[in-house]
Amino acid sequence: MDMDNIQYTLTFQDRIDKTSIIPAYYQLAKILEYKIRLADFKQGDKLPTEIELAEKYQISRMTVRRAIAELVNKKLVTPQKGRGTFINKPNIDNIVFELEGFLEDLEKRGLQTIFKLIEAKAMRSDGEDRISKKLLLNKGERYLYTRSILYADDEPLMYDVKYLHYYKQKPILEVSSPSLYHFIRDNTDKMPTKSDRVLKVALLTSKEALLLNVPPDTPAFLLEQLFFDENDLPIGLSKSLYRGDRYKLTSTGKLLF
Amino acid sequence: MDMDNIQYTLTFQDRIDKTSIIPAYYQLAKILEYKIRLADFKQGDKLPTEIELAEKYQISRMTVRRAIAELVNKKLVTPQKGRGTFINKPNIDNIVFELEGFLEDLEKRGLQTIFKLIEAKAMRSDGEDRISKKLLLNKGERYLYTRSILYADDEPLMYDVKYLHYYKQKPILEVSSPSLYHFIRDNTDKMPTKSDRVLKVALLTSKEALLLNVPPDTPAFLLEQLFFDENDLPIGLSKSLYRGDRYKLTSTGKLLF
DNA sequence: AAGTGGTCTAGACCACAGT
DNA sequence: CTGTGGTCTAGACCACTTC
Repeated sequence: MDMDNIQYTLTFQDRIDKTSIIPAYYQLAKILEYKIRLADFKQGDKLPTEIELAEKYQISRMTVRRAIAELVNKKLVTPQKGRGTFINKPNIDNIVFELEGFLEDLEKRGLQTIFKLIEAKAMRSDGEDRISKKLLLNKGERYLYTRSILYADDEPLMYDVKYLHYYKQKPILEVSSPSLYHFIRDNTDKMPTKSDRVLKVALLTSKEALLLNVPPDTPAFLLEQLFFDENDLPIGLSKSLYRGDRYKLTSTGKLLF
Repeated sequence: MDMDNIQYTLTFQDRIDKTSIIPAYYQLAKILEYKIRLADFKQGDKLPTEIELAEKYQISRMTVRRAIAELVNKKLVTPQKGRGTFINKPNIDNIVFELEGFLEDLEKRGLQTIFKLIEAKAMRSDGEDRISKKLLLNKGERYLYTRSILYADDEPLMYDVKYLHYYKQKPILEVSSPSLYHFIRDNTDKMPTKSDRVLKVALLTSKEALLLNVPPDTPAFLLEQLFFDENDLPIGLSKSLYRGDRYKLTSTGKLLF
């Protein structure tokens, strides 16, 4: 890519203003970002080398690296040791949703949230069922089965079923937080460090609808999680049904391309 | 937080091995990460200052900063100019879903995907309707209305309605890619740079179910997007219905807490 | 005034890729 | 061997917060 021949309508200063309050690394990051955009997203091209950029813009190589780090964070480029820094392919359709603040959000609105355990029992694996296979349980090994509901001011919002490895010889702890992390840590010997998650849509069964106090066949988010310990061994899994009329995932952000 | 008195079962080297192949900044990042974890997630505490860390671990301040940058990326800490670097509150329930590869995924499976425009017309705003308000259209201004369906090997997967600012005096371009970015760029004068997105669950109406070739009342993902230009002015909005029986969002990753 | 994080430099050595 | 990005240093100055 010839970085010196930009001839699009959108113009910008192709130099670093060292007197500006705006940091040099940020200025350079913006310059490079524009150049990448204006070149109409030619993927596979290489950025000029760090030393070239440092010389051209009269800044140190470390500052150039800081600028490139910004682009790496935005996934615009990928540096490769010994080869160069390559421009990535556009990824507009890659949308990131954050399933956060489910509780915070509710609490901000002044609602009291309670996570109520409605059933908890130790089970013995027969070694054949789907749960045993997913959790790698042998016949006769125990596991914990729990069902819980998340309430906000007495209104049920989420229904949750968990299956967990269970070795501790103590009673199941009362659950006040829906944080699976703490639940697992307190009720098993394991420390969860990784999880796979799948988010689907589902129709509530009549039983589930009853628990969530909505009409049958209401749509819901179904979040299936599989938790692993530090050795990538499964610790437990959970299925959570979030009422579709009360939950949504939001996301906002810049479009990279 | 007293960083020198760690007395948990989990142990680790509380020093930098300068002979290791593992970079010093990475070693320090891991040390700090463990200390944050083991201190049982005390939010609000401050990390030792950069200079203290540099002296304690016998590395330069820049290397300390690189380590802290790792933690910032993981949202474990937040530095504040002039005050210190603060430990964030745990956020286990913050799950990131990437709505990516919808198409790539299909194409990998060898399916041919076609994005077919089934209707497109220019409309005039009456200045009163919901669309006009969301797009800030005055009475009489034109906008583009399109309906499309995404097929994979003749099977409909997604149904999509768009409303876009429309100033160009040229025919609506054929759409081969569902990339809203390119669609907007080619059919309006605007360059989309930001979008708000909301993901909900919905029941398909009988009409929608017919278009998607599924039984009525099938659940679906409803993705609502609102696109903005560089001045944060709305450019267009879209509603996309993804068949719940064919789509899911997946996510995998480390648990921070 | 003292302490903190934010930026920047000029140089060094390394590991890796391509020749 | 040369060129690339990756790491690291020792020091500098700045802006902001706190006292």
